[in-house]
Amino acid sequence: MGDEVKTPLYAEIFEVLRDEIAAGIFPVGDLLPSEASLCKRFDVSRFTVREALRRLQAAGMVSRVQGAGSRVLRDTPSGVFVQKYRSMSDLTQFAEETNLEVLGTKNTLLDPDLANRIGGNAGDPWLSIRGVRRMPDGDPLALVESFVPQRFAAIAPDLARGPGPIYAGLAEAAGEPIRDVEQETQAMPAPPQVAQALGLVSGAPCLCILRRYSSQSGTLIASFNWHLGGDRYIHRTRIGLGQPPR
Amino acid sequence: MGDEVKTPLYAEIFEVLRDEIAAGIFPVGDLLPSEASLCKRFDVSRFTVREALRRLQAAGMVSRVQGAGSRVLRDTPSGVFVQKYRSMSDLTQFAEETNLEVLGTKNTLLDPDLANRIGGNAGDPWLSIRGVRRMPDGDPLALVESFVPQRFAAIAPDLARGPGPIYAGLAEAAGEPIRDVEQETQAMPAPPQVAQALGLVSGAPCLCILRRYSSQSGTLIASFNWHLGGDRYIHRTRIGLGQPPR
DNA sequence: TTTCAAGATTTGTCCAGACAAATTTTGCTT
DNA sequence: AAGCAAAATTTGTCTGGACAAATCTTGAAA
Repeated sequence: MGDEVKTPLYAEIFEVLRDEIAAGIFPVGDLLPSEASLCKRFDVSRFTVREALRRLQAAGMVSRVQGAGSRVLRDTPSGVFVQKYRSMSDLTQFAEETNLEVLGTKNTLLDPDLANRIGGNAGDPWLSIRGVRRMPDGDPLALVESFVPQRFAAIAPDLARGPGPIYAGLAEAAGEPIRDVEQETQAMPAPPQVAQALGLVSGAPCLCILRRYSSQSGTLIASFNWHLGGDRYIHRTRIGLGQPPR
Repeated sequence: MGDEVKTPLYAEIFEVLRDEIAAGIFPVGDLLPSEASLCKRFDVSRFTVREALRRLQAAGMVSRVQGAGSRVLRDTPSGVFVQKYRSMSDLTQFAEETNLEVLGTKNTLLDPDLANRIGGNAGDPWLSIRGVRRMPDGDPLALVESFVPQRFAAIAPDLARGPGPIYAGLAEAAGEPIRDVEQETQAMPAPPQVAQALGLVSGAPCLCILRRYSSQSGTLIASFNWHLGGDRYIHRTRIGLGQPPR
């Protein structure tokens, strides 16, 4: 019964060309066929072909020069980076552009291991929220875990909305401004749980981001744990000025 | 007369909307006018408006949702990205992991144009060092130009080693600590010189990084100009902590 | 052989229109 | 007031065509 996701034509063409480039049918350094001939081959309008080529270009696989043609720059999408989400404020945007599917919430006592990881006191009552962030098209992007003290449970719904809105909410709930945000980033093979949630193959690279919000008095207010997978990654935002590098 | 640079319509519209967003005419969080009304306002086809909106979206300023409209996410474009080397400390690592092939050194008087670009005084005697940074396997990665006052010529060999080691050397030569490091990043098609040095094809994206070191008293100590190409990028290092995102 | 101009090729810009798909609004019904 | 279905709105996909601008190719002239 139906329910199939309809793929745009340009997306199909993009995939065909991407795979053919990967297979070496169009070697790196060579020109792709012209737009006109691709139109004939796929029997579509130039708009559709250009849309596909534009995506190949966005993936860093193809360079397009007026008058010269489209040249193959590399045979795989230039994954890893971040094309879109780069800095902390981008993370806010990330939260706004994606949807959270809440998998569950849990009241727990902070176990020593986690307490150590997020810098809280073991045994304190904390609240845990787990969910999957999806692109508007349903593509899973990240597995997110939020940790806050249970006394902040009232703003739990806001927590689900991401780092932007919660920022003010956290400060308000804590009764003082947020003084510091720390972030640790680590690349690792996707843990089974993450791989399953994000549809990754076992062993696929995944990016783990741990983020801590502290109040003015140094109290830990919240901790977020992101696991990002697939070909969309995020980088660490760091301060580098004023201190000579070693 | 003549010699004018023709700007595409969508580029003009992009700039108008970008500036209006920056000016707060379309506040962050609000919807932009619909494509149809923008068509009327600028008296262009929907294609042209969509092309402009697409660029606003690519700049991270606007989110577009089918059926809902285009929403303003931020009032300034967000910068460039990253693949391997990301922060200032990564640049140090970059310098340590790569070899510099010195192409030449030159004593020059700071010409007005360059003086303006790097913030020095025109006519001062400066030293210029050009070279290619290569990966251990010989793969060319970046074309680097270093500029320092000739009174620092003694540490020129160190300059060739990259930003890490020179940091201390510069401070020592200047007789006072380095107070500030400024960095400007720009993505551009590789200039011929750069393309040739790095073995890039015409039209390949290249990243231009201009870095200025200033002493405590505000004197410019050194300026470095990097052109990075191929599939290895660097992004602008920014400070994002302490201020709650809006 | 070299140089240069004309032509051919290829991508960039732009239009007008059509329908599809998603969301929001409206208004009726309960 | 609340729920729900229809209508209106808005962006997404796609066609066909036209001309401009940049690059490459060809061939004649020097």
